[in-house]
Amino acid sequence: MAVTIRDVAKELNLSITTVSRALDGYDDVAQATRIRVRRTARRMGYIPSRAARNLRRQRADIIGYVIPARGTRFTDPFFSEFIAGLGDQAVSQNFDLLVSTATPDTAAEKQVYTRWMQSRLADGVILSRVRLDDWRAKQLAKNHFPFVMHGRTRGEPACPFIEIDSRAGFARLVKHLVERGHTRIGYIGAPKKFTLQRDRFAGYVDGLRAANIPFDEALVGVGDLTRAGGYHAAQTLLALPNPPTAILGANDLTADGVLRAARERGIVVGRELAVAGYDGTEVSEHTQPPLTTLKQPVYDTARNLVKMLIALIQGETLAEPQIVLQPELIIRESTGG
Amino acid sequence: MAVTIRDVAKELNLSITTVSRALDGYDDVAQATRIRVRRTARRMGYIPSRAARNLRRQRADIIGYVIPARGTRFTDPFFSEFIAGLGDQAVSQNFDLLVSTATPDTAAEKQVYTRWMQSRLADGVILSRVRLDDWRAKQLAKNHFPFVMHGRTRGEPACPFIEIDSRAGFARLVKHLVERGHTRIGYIGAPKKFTLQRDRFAGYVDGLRAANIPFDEALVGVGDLTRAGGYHAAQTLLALPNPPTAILGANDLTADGVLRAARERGIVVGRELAVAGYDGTEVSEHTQPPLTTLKQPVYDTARNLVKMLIALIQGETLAEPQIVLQPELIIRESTGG
DNA sequence: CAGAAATTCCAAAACGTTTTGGAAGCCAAA
DNA sequence: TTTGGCTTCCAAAACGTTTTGGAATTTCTG
Repeated sequence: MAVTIRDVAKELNLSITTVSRALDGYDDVAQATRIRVRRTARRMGYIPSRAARNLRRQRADIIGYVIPARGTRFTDPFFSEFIAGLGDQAVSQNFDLLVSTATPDTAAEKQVYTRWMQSRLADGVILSRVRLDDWRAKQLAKNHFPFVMHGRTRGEPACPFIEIDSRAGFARLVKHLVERGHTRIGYIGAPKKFTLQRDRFAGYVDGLRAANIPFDEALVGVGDLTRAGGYHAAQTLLALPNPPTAILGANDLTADGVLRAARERGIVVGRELAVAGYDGTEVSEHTQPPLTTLKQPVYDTARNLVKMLIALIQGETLAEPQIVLQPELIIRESTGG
Repeated sequence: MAVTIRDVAKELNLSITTVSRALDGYDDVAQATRIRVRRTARRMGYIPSRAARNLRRQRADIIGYVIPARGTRFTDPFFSEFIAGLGDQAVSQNFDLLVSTATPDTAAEKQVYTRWMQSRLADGVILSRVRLDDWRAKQLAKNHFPFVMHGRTRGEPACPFIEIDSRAGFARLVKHLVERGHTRIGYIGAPKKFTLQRDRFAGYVDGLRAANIPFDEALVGVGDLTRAGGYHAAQTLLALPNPPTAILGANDLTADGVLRAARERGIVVGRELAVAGYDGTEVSEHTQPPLTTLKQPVYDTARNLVKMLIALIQGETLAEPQIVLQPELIIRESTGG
């Protein structure tokens, strides 16, 4: 069928060894033969069999990423950007990207990870939407399987990650609103198990405290990082006898849900109600009105995570295994322009 | 390191052969041993090495998909839905999904496909955003590499695909607008090389003809299937001395760009201007106002494409190699409710 | 010029499966 | 008792690389 290294060797009257080493650029093969081999290999259209190479080298040159998706779509453009970053960086380092979808904390999710790990289909994985106690981190660490995380867990302190300091970000967001004159500021978060919820909520509380605004539990709603979640939580908040004048969403989708709830009640966002999100994905640019948000460098973070992961796979020790970045506050019309 | 089939065999005092065949459920191994093998394998946490299995079976159980992305993000939620479908179906048939991104018709794109094909990293690929003359289809067909397409090419008539009849769809869309009283209907398309442009534009023309509306070239803009493309093309159209009263976008993103252009000019969409899109992705639900659109079953189509592809990989002949589906017209406020 | 060192090549051993082509043992039929 | 057919198992041969541990050959060194 396909042309193998044996064919090339036969064509050149050389041994398989020499062909292999010539192609890999070892210097125990003469300059002249190296060139000859390279040329012939190219001419014959020889490309090494991945299966054979993987078997011999005990490496697949593949990294895996499981999209934490619920149903027929993963609506969050965060993932689109993230995947684009993963893929681009992987390719640039001659790796490939394996992708699957699974609902967090299900048997299906567990299966994907163990399968990839045990069968050595992938050499390492990238974790996102990290949970405070994340069995994935535990499991992978226990098996000495390379992985890096977007965000940190509470349990495994030694694991490499890149974290965006959303706590500081949300404090800044609250400050911004306070400066605009708001005192009743609501927050719609995510399920408690996610690290991001702990951080963003803490930042929200930090911000209130810094402004000497008493914390009011009634102004806190819980969403699920989707538009629908934000919409429903916002309905409750806006129906309060003394509703908030500003609402923070744990991410842009949540905030977009808030916008919809406001619109349905005839509330003009930007004037009567301030709304802000987090992520800085493209949704935030295209909502009506455009969303004030904290932009995190999704694409670049993804690329850097891959760099770190590949370094780990190659057995290197990371100079900076734990990186913390600051999000960028982007002020748009949804908080008054 | 990991537990191999040899370890299991040794533990049971059986041959490798028997263990292998027991696990694969062959009936030339006694019921009792089969159970014993299965139990021990599970207990020891044995999972076959993918590399070894791939090498021996000359199959990877992996399918590939290249996202036609431009830059740091692939903004079109179409791809999110599509990938979700591909992944889900693949997993359910014990396949995995390899994903990469590449700008259409670049050296990088070519490289990805040839690498996947030649090195047998993947057993087959899925093509989307098909071009009228698609070198990918030619190349893959020439090498007898299994593939299926979302949409058809002009060149290779025998290739399996699933097509959504967007031509009929756009004709229906025009009819809908005509019934609402529009006679000056614009169209913002995509680069000519894409099959979808040929079809959707043809549908637009069909619709005009059916309503006895003369075709006016000035009302046709060319976008690039992004919001920005739609936005710019719409600016031109809306600046005409006698601007259209309705604009069709080749997809939802294009239409969303039109909405923005209209908003900037103070035009109230739904009343002063009708706008419609295509795809029925979630953007169309969340624009302001919500978009009338032609919904195509992205998720299910993706799943079916994978089913077809895997059948091909397994050497079966497809009962229905070429499938044509009708999109569903969804009327929302952007064309008057 | 002998011996050492460098250069260039290669045979053979993995890597961990699946599959082929029997072999051994047992039972039933003749 | 022999023959043939089941049932249950296995040794060995792939699959196509990379890598190890030399073996030739040539060049340098004293």
